[in-house]
Amino acid sequence: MEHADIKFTETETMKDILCHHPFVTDFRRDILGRFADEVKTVNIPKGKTLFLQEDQAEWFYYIKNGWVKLFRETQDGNDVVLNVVSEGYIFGETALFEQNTYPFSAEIVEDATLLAFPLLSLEKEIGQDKMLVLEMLDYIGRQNVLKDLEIEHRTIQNASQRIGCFLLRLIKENADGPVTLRLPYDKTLIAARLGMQPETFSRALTTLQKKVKMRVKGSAVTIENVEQLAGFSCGACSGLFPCSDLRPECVRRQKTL
Amino acid sequence: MEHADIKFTETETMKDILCHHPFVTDFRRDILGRFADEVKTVNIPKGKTLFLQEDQAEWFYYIKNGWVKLFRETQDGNDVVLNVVSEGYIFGETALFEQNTYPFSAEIVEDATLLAFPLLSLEKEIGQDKMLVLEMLDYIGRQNVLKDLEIEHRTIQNASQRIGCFLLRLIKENADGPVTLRLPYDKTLIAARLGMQPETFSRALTTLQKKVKMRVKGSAVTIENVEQLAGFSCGACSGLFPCSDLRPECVRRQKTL
DNA sequence: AACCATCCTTGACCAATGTCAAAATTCTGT
DNA sequence: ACAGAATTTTGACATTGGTCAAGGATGGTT
Repeated sequence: MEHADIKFTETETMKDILCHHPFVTDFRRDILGRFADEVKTVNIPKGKTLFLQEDQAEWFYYIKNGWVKLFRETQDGNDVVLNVVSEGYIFGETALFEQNTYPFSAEIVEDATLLAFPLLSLEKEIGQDKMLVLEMLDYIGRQNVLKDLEIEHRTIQNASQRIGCFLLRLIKENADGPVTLRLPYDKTLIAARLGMQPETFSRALTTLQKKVKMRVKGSAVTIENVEQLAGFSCGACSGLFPCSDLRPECVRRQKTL
Repeated sequence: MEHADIKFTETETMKDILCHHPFVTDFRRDILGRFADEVKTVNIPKGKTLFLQEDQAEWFYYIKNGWVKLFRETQDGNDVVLNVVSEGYIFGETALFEQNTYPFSAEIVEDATLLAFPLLSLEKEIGQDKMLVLEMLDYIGRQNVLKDLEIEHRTIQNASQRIGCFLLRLIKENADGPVTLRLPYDKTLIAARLGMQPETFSRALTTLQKKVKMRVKGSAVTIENVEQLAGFSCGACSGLFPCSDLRPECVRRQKTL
C-alpha cells in the first residue's frame, strides 16, 4: 500500500463549506475563523492510503466528497472494514484519545476531496472553546450510539438483511413509489463493509431479489417497494425504518446540550 | 420483565468511592461535592431490569460492584447483548445525545450496587464545568475506540477465538505461569455477550481446550499458558496481547487533553 | 438426602457462510 | 469496436454455527 501523495491547495471556500457542516453548524460558526487559516484542502485519488493504524496522527479530516474506507488489519493479515464514509463525515479526531495515534487505517476508495485540520489546533481549541467541546462531545456521543447499532447489525442480521439495511440507508428521500439508486462503491467493498465475503454478497443479493420486489443491474438498484424491504431487513433490528436518520452519522441532533 | 424496585440508601462514602473512579479522578475531584448531594446508592438483585431502551432517561449509573447487561431487543424478539459491564463502568449517559431516552436496555445479571446520578445534573454541570466536559469527552472518546474493537471481534474472530479473547481480558495480573480465574457470570450470558448461541459456546470451549493448554471445571478456568492462548486468539485481531489495557473501559488514559 | 429448577452439554441434523476455481460480465483506455 | 484488466457471478464443496431435542450436572430448598 502506498501513502497518499497529498496535494495541498488553497483554503478557498472553506467557510462556505464548513458552515454547512453538522459538526460546527448551528451555533459558533465564528470558530471557523480560527480554524480556517490552518485548514488544507486535499484531493486524493481512489486507491491511496491516507494513513495507517498506529501512525502518528497530525491531522483529522472532514470529507467534502468521495468515499473513505476506515479499516484495520489483523495480525494474520485479514482486513476488517469498520465503516466506509462520505460527505460530511469527520474522522481521525479520536486519535486525541489514543495518544495521538490513529486507531484505524484510512484509504480513499472513491476520488475524494478532504479538508484536513491539524489535531493540535483541535486540541488547543477544545481547551479554550466551551461550545466547540460541546459540539464535539455531541458528535462523538452520537457516533457511539451508531457504533452500537453496527454491533447489533453484525451480530443478528443475516447477509441479505444486512444488504437490505445498507440499501435502505442509501435512500435519500421519502419516496413512496419505486426508488432507484446507484451503489456508491464496488460490490466487493460493500461486502467487506457489511462483514461478509464477496461471493456471499453476490448470492445474498440474488436471494434478496427473490424475497422482495427489487431489481439489480450492475450498480443500479431499483427498489419497487421500500416498505417491503424495510419489513424484511428491519425485523432483525431494534430500530424501525426509517432509522433515526437516513444518513445518521452526518446529521446533527436537534436538541442542544 | 420486571422493573427494578430500587432502594435508595444514604450517599455515605460517595466521595471515597468516586475519588477512585477514572471518570472523575486525576483532576477536579472537587466536582464531586456538587454531585454528591444528588447521588443515590442503589442495591439491585440479579434478574431485575434497570431500564428499557426508549425509556425516558432520568439517571445515569456508575457500577460500584456487580454485573449489568446492556442489550437491545429486535422487532422480531431477539436479544442482542452489546456489552456486560462491571465495576467502574458508567452507562446511561449517552441518553443525553438521544433526546433523553436510553439507547439500550439494562438488566442486572449479578447482584449489583450502583450509584445513580441525575442526568439533569450532568447536563447542567457539563454546561458549566469545562474540566468535566473534557473528562466526559475523553471517556466517551475511548468508548468509541473500544466499540470499534468490538465490531472487529464480532466480524473476524471465530467462536473459539472470541472465547479466548474474553478469557484473556478477565486476567487481572501479568502472571507468567498458569492462571486460574472464575467466569464472572453464566455461560449462557457469556455466549450472548460474544454473539453466539449457548450450544456453540459450549462446543467452542471444548475445542479451545483441545487447541491450547487449559482446563475448565464448572466456572473455574485454568489457563496453563497465557501466551499460547493469546497466540490463538489475538492472531485474528488488530491488537497485540495484552490489549491496550486489561479492563480498558475502566481505565483512564495517561495523557490529559 | 431428595427434590426441583436452572444451567450446561451432547447428539443429530440443518442452514448459512466461507473457500477455491473458473467462467462471465463490466469497465477502461486506445 | 476491441483488448486487457478488473470486477462480479457461479459452481462445487468445506466449515462453521444454529436449531431442536434429550440427557446430565449443579445448586438451592425442604
